[in-house]
Amino acid sequence: MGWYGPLVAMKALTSTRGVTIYAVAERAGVSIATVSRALRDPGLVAEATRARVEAAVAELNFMPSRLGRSLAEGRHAANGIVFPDLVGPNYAEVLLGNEEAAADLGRSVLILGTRGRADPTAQVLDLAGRVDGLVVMGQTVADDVVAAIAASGPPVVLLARPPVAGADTVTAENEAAGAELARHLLGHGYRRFAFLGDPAGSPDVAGRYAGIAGALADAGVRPPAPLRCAFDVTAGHEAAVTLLKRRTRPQAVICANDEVALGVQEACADHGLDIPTDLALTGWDDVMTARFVGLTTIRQPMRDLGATAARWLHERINQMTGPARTKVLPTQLVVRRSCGPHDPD
Amino acid sequence: MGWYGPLVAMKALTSTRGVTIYAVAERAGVSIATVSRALRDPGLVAEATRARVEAAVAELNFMPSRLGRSLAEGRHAANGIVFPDLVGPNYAEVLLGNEEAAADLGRSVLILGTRGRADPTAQVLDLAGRVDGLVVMGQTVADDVVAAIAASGPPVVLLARPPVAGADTVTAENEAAGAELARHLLGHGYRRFAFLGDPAGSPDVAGRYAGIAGALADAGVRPPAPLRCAFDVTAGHEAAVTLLKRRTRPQAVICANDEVALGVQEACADHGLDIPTDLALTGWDDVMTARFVGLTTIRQPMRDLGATAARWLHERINQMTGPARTKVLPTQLVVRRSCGPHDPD
DNA sequence: CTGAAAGCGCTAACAG
DNA sequence: CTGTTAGCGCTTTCAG
Repeated sequence: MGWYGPLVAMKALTSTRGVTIYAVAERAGVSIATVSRALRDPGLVAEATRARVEAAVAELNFMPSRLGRSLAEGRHAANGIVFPDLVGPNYAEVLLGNEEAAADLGRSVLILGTRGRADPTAQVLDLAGRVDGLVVMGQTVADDVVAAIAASGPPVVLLARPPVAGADTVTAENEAAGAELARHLLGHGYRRFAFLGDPAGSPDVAGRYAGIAGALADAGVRPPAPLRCAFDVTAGHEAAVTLLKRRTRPQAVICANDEVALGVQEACADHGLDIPTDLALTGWDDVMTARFVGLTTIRQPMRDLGATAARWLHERINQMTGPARTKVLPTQLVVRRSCGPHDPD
Repeated sequence: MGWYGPLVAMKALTSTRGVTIYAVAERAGVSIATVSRALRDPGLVAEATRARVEAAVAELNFMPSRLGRSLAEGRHAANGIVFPDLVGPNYAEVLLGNEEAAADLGRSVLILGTRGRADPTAQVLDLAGRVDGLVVMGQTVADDVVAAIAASGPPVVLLARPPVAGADTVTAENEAAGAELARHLLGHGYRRFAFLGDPAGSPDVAGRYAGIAGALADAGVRPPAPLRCAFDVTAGHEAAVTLLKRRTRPQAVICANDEVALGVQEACADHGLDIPTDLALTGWDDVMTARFVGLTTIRQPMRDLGATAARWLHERINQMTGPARTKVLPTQLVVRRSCGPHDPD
């Protein structure tokens, strides 16, 4: 849809702006309606007529205007995706997964980062006016904004964010994975834990912490209070310095994401502490670095998150109705050496 | 532009689709032209009238249609960016830098990945029809397509790709950096080198290889023939296996990017070879992992590349004329332990 | 099977 | 200062 085969595609390479459907119609000696039909559904037009139109199109290198078409059709053939500040290397995967799936469905993708911008709300609303569907990732805009768009604007799919009325939601498993991670660490025999990250700052972290705390409590171990810190290496490093000053050192440090864990690792190196001998360490996300430094972590299906959002949006755009859906994609515990020695089995 | 202050922004949260400028005009008892003026340039309208219009806008929660506006204005208020397959973690930075700068200039960004898609040409041409300017990164589409778009479509800025007539070009320094890297390795005393990567597959790699080969030749060292391989860890690993089978082992392995180097590192570990004792190793890009494994590499200003492209595009869109420009952004040699011992100074 | 004509929603002369 | 009136480029009834 929107394209007319390789031949025309190549000819269009030398096209000139401003060739309208009127020019084509005149050249072919037909009405614009016929040109439109010939292009949109060749079956509606007599063989001979179609040939004349195609010839005219080729000679004039006509390319229909998206704007004209969209205005007439009332749709943009595009989706939007709003992503938060925490666009670490892995979050870009969500974008790519989304774009790929959207492209397969014939839609373009408009991106909007909210990296410390003045008024995300205004920008998101503007974006909502340019698309047929919107993916909102994380805490980029307030719930009421999301609800309003979902109610009277394009359909919305939420990603890595708690559900909001009227919008579908896709997330990665956090709580269960946190519990599994905690149980794994308990299996190592650790009983004194630390948690680095801010549950209040992100629903993802809140879920992870909840799962961890729950599993620890179930095992009769008192969950550590979170040591709040931002989402990057520096923050992890600083938090670790604070942590290591305490009277009793934890046996295992669970971090909200890999970058924080890497910061901790740095700090430990500075203090001459060995991982995992002196301290067990875990992250979250399975960024590439985790593999190379042997960091135990949780792998998330980033690409799938983006792709699922694109597909769900497509369904909603195509009139699918029904109550808001929710999907939790499975994550995977990736055990490496940072959490302690394992029997090779 | 396109937004009318926080008050209206918040009211719009409960807006309903389909409120047109006609409804507002009727409600305010004025013509649509007056509504348009009041919104676009309040100075053109009498104080009292403006108040009435604003009231109507607020009550109806009117939000002008981008499509209608764009069609009338003849512009999209959006840019596009086409990026290649090699979207490693760092390439996403280009996207983000571009989006950020574009947003500052009041334009949205449409993305298009060409990850092994059937017909990039068609998709790129389609994209060209949706934007006021286009960033084309790497070898995503043929030169003639770029030239054609630049000639009769929106302005084009090329990123990390050799210049094409009619389009501005922004790249990161490759050749000089390659030469600097080679000289650094020569300074370590190495004389037998290997190069992993495919100069024919990417202009970036070609530049890097050229710089390296030149510097080696200048030093009377015969440049190694490239051992061609793809851009990822697996390819690097496999290439290294091949390399290590050779009669004489190189003293230093220069890789086209960090991921390839990491693959080499893995292979060396498998073979019980220590880096840098048994083999010196370098990458390119300075991905996060490079820092944590101590890989000597070249850092590129990814964000700047994207931002510069956005700004240049904006200038061209705003009627700036003149011959195609070219800019080469500086890169930086980042020396770490993988290339051999250095005196602490 | 094809043409005429009415929009889609907004901007921008052109008159008052 | 404000209203009228053309479009912007295309899709889509409605007739024929």
